[in-house]
Amino acid sequence: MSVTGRSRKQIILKEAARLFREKGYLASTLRELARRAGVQGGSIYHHFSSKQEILFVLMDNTMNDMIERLSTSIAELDSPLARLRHAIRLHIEYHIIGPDETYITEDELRNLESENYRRIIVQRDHYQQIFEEIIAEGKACLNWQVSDVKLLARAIIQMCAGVTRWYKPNDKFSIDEIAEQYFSLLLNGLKERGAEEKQTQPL
Amino acid sequence: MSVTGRSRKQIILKEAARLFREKGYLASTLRELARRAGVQGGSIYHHFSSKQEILFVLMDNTMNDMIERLSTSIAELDSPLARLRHAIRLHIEYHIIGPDETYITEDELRNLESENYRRIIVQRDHYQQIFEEIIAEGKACLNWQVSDVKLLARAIIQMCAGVTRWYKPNDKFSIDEIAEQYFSLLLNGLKERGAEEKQTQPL
Amino acid sequence: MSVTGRSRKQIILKEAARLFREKGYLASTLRELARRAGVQGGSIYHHFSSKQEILFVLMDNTMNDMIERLSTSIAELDSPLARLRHAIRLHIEYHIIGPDETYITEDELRNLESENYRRIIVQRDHYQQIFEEIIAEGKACLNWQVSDVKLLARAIIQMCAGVTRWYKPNDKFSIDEIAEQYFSLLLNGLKERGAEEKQTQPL
Amino acid sequence: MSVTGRSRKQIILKEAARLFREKGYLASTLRELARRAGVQGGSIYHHFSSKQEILFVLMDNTMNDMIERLSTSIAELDSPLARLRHAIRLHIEYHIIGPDETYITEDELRNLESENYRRIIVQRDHYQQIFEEIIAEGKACLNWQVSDVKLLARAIIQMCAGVTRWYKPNDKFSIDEIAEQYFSLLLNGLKERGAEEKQTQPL
DNA sequence: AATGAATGAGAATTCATTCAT
DNA sequence: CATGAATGAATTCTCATTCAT
Repeated sequence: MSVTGRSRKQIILKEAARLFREKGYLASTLRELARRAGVQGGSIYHHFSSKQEILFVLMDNTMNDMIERLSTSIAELDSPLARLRHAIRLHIEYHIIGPDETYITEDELRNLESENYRRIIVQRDHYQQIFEEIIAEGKACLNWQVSDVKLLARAIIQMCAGVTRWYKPNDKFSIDEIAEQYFSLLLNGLKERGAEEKQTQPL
Repeated sequence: MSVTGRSRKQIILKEAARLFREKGYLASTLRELARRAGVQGGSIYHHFSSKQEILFVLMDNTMNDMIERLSTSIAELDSPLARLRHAIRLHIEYHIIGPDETYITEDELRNLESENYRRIIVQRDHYQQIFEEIIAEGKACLNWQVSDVKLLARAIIQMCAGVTRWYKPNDKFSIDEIAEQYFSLLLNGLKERGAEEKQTQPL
Repeated sequence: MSVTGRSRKQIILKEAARLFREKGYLASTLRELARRAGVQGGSIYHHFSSKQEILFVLMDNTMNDMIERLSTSIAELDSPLARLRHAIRLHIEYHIIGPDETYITEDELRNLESENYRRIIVQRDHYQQIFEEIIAEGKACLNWQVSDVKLLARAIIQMCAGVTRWYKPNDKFSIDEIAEQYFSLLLNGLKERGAEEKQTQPL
Repeated sequence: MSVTGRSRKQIILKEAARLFREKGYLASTLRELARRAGVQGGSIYHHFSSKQEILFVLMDNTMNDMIERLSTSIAELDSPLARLRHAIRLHIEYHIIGPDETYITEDELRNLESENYRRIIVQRDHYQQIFEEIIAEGKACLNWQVSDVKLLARAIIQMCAGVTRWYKPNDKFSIDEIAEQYFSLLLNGLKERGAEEKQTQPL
């Protein structure tokens, strides 16, 4: 593999991520991708066997990367609290400044063909497990009020990933601030400490 | 417009909602829609001027409906707490068992042409405002710990809407249970009442 | 099915037969076919689901037709001799003036996809069987010198079908003459009646 | 040209013959050919200027070889009968176990570009002439019943070449047996010696 | 209102061929 | 000689849309 070869493939992937994020996988054409990557349409097929493969490689790389970074970075932290805070921050960061790939991974699952779909789902579950473990630990060690670990992990992941849907660069808040507010909300809830509980009668 | 005419149009809309939800707007073809609606391809154009129009009508109806229902139902409740709980429940319900149209509204924004996009965004903002108002009230009257109202409204909406991404019919939890857990998490947070705070040092 | 609809489909089939014969299936493009049939490229897909289907329909029709005609016409003849003569004449005629479809059926078997291939082979075998029956009868009733019925049927069929490979309209011989010479060769062989046999020593 | 060069070229030709026979010229890709020959796609162009040239060289070699072998081997035989028998045997053998090249020569004529086509046709005619000469001799010396020499030569050639269309290795008959049956059919015909002729009235 | 044949622009993909290394 | 990335034209096929009936 020549240097040009490798980087050309990387360029195509990078441009595909940008294009897919901008227009969505289905609305993106290989011609447009080729144009952006500075090659002819046919050339893409030197590096990938199909449009679908590009999508899959993009997602696969991203999931691997996310899992790798998350596992590595929380391994050093010694309390569930610190781990959760860090996981939330990383997750949000990944979805805001992170590569377009994260956005795609979130949104284009439906466009994966069955075998590819299965493989990505496996990784997504793996990623989610890391959150589940943190939560289970917090429940056990710090007496967190958790009625269902899986459900909570999902709620947190979706809430944070939702940032992609409204965050714009130059937003009023920095990533750190957003992360801290989300974390604080999750940890402490809305209700002021010491407030009376009388209003929570059943619906 | 004859009775048959009206109901045929409704059938097409209903089937479009199901089809778009199942395959996505771009992956859906008008031929398939026609087939499901029991007409020939060309006939759809007697009711709608384009595929795009179908999408827009679907979203527009849905947003109006969601706003209408939400406003109406919380108007009767007298505390921010009850209102938030109800709003969360309604939002989740809408996204799980609610009409396919809701799902579409969440996912197909990107496929709206510019003018249509603008109009739907206006409604989405309106819907979000209802949440913001509840939160602002809670902050004022019940001393909820909220550093930014808009950010919180978004977080809640995304977290709840995220349910669509994993919920499957026959899930271990009922919608009521999910709603209650989400609500409780938001209200009380993870941390046990009375637990010491020493671990929440800044990042 | 409107009159135009039916005839348009027939036109496409007819033009496909001419085109495929002229250039071969693989070398023929749907664009060219559309041009000849006087429609736009996409219109062909109203009538056929794929290029492959056109090929199959062509072959299927032809085989059905050949079998039908052959069975019907020899049914009236009362001796194996008359039947063989007629079968040979029909087979040759079919391959010379007969529709281009016969040529295609002969030459494009390899380009059928597996399921289609299987179905055409069944018909081809059926056609061949008619020859085998005639030969078997001749062997039984007229004491024809046949060491293997199947092998002979194939030899005759191939020899006659081979005409397509060299016959040009306005050839020195008419179809009747060619047919009669082939028939006579098969019946009587090269060797003069009464000639001595001494030269047929083993190879 | 180095030794490796020469043999590499031979390998490509050999593999091309196999590939073309298997899939047909048009359905074969140079990439596949390269793969089978153990080189990269581009390398083929060091040995041949185009795909078309490969086809032509293959056919040209084959025709030369067939003509050469046929002429040489029948030159030693002293009667038309022995020559015809031998020519038939060789022709059949060539088409069954003979090199894949023979098969191609039969089927890919249509895919030759005009100049190449003309050159191969010249050779094919030459090959056919050898048969014609044998037949003419048989007619003259042995009083064979031949109404048209050219027509008969074609009939024989096509009948024998037709074997390729049905023969499978491990067939019930050996090549020798098939050749002998064909020869016998041609020489003696179907009709039993001494049988009455009354049934051969004109069509 | 409904049909369904026809359109025509455009999509993904293939492949013989070129050429710098 | 060999490589393999790149080309670019061509191919099959799709689909929203139109329109005469």
